[in-house]
Amino acid sequence: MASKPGNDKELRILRAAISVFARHGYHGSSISTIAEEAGIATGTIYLYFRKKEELIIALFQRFLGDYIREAKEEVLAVHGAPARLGKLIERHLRFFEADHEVAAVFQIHLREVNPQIRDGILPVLLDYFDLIDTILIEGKEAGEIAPDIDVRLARKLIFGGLDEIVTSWVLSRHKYELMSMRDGFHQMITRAVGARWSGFRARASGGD
Amino acid sequence: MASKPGNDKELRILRAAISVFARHGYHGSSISTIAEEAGIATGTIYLYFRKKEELIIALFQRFLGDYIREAKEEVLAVHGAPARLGKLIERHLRFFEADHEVAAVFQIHLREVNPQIRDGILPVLLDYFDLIDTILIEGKEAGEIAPDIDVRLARKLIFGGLDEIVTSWVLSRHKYELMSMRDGFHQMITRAVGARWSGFRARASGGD
Amino acid sequence: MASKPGNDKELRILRAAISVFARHGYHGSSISTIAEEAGIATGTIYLYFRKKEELIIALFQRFLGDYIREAKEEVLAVHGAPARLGKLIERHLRFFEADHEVAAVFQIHLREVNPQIRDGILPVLLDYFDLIDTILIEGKEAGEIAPDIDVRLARKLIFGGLDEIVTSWVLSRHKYELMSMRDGFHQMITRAVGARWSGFRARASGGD
Amino acid sequence: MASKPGNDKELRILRAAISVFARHGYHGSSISTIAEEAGIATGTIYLYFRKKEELIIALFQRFLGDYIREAKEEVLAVHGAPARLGKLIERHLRFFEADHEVAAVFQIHLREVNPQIRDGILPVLLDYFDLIDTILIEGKEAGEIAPDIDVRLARKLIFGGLDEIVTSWVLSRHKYELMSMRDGFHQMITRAVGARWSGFRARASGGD
DNA sequence: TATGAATGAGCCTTCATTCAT
DNA sequence: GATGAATGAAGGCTCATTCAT
Repeated sequence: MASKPGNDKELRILRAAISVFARHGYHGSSISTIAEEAGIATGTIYLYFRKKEELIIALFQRFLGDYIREAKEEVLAVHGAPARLGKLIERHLRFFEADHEVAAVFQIHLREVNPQIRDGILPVLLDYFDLIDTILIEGKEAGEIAPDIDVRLARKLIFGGLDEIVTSWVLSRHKYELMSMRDGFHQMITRAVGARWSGFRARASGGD
Repeated sequence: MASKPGNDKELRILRAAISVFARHGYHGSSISTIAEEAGIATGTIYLYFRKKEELIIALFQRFLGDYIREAKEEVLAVHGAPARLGKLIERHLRFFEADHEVAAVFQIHLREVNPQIRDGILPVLLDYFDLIDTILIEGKEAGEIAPDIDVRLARKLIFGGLDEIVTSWVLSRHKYELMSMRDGFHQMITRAVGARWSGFRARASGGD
Repeated sequence: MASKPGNDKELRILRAAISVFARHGYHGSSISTIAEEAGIATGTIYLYFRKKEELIIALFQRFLGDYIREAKEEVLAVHGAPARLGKLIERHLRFFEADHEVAAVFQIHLREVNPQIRDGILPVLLDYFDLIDTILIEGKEAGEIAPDIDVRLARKLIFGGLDEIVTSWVLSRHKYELMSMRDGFHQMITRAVGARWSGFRARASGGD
Repeated sequence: MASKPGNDKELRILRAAISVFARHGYHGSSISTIAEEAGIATGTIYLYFRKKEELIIALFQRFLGDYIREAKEEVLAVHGAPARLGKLIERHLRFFEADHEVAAVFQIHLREVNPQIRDGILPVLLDYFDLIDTILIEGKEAGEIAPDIDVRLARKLIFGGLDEIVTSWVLSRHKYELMSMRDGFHQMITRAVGARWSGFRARASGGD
């Protein structure tokens, strides 16, 4: 119930890894450097992670996993596909804008990755994809999204677009506020999927 | 007389690099392996590329550069933003579908790179971004694209969406035809940017 | 408790380096060979020396540095320039005669070095030059050395002569006893610098 | 009778080698770089020298050999050991002062050398040692040099002293005129070997 | 748990040398 | 003789991983 010292050290290692990866990239960072950054001995890392690859997987599960769980809860609490999409976009951009190191690591440095790592990462991402898919599917059912929309394709547009926006922002060295992209992007996405506010549409059409 | 032996060998090396990178990734591939794949001695590679990094940069410039030049010509030959976007999407998907190894390398394996490599790659990508921007800008001037569209943001949506589609397809191990995404994606993009066929708009504006 | 294992291993590496350099020269010796000679793994050398170049510099500082400190103390404990020169010559020859491998390395194998190495070595040598200069300067002040002697030039004669003697001896494969050169060389040097025993001079000046 | 083109090219290669060695050292210079400097193809060097090592040997034989032959003739044309020593010293210093690149190469860059090279170089040096020995032996016979002088030891003092003077001058980046060392050095050497001008002594002593 | 010295496989890169033209 | 592309062995150095303490 109190803080587990093991978990604490594990987190310290992960934070150190984020910081070192952000500066030198995954392949340019050594376990020793991460240990030094975490203020522990090199060997200690291996008490928490069996291989360097497991560090990345844990990074994804811990940082992205937490974000995705929160995002899912918050997004699904809202009603209506357009609002949900807006909330998703806002959370996505806010997550990365909140921590430049995390943004650099996930957008730039952990992209080339061997199959083993990918297998560890994929479930986390699939959760996120599921969330987007859910928004779209329920939106279609509610008539808020055009019926001819291919959900998986639309999800790729949404995720790919967000991903590209964040990546550009990182590469620009955060020259502008990431959040300033929110409304424009939301508008494009809602148009793309033919989204209509169901309440509004109901009132506007005067019937249904 | 016609064949330049130097160019021939350079191309052989690049093809071998693509093939080896596709299987083992950039950091997992050694120069010796690439040389072996190309059927030459290790040192020979250094007669054509001064560092391993230059190999990737050359890969981008050669393969993507050629594609982008062709795409630009072909896309701009078409008239009207919606048609141009359609052509762009078609060419993009066709390019990657044509060569699974090239797709794997560009979508998966060359994503984490050090700043030096990125500096060599960026100009090629910027050319592509320019092409998309041109379509959008000229489309706005022609009234084919909604005037409130932020060109750079829309470009990120288009590029990011395409990129994600290709990446998913590669990770799915080409389970479906990439080209089958074309029409659905084109439709979403045209909606997203509020694209109208100028001919249609002419009629519409005449009647409304 | 008393033995520092780190220092011990560092010394083992240096001894191994001396031995390997003596046989194959600096450029002809690989780090792996030195490690093998020291009975350790290749990478271990890099825990003690960051580059191959640092190995040589450490060699100089450790072996010559120690010798020079001892020589300085012992030489300056003696009084009178002629006796001091005698002591210097004796120590110099004794030092190299004591260890044929050290002699070979310093006289033959570490002569062509790049500027970086030279910068690391120079301070050690300058200490030695200082010692000789001190003998000469104090000798001049005491009237034991001819006043028209250029100290730096005389030092070059002394050091150059000693150096050549040792080099010849090494190249002759130690065919004769190095120490047998001592008296003849001492005599020539004292003549060269017009050295007079101050006691003698006292008598001489009293009578002449 | 006319210039042999083969010899001409051989000399061009040797000059190029001197120049490149002076800048990058022996081990830092590649055959290709020397070829480039000489304005010929890499392979061409191998038509004149079978191995890189032979280049050095030829360098010694050509440059030092020529100098030594001239020095021998000129020195022995003079009479009296003191004058001969003076001439030797003058020629030695003048030779190196005349060409900074040659000086750098012979004093600094060709010092660490494997046994094969040394075997090729030694004969050239032995010729020089012979010249010095001849001066001393004939000087002893003429009563111009102290009879207790060990000729080989004195030769080492002379050669070693000169060598050190030139090396210091090269390392100082030619901050002073090498020739300015001549008289001081000559004086010390004549004192060291107890040299007396036989003519002067004859006159001074009033007899023969 | 924690340490950090030690390991040794592996990789990029250089370059003397060869040889087909 | 001349060329210069090609060779491939060799070496410095890094770093993930282990293990005795």
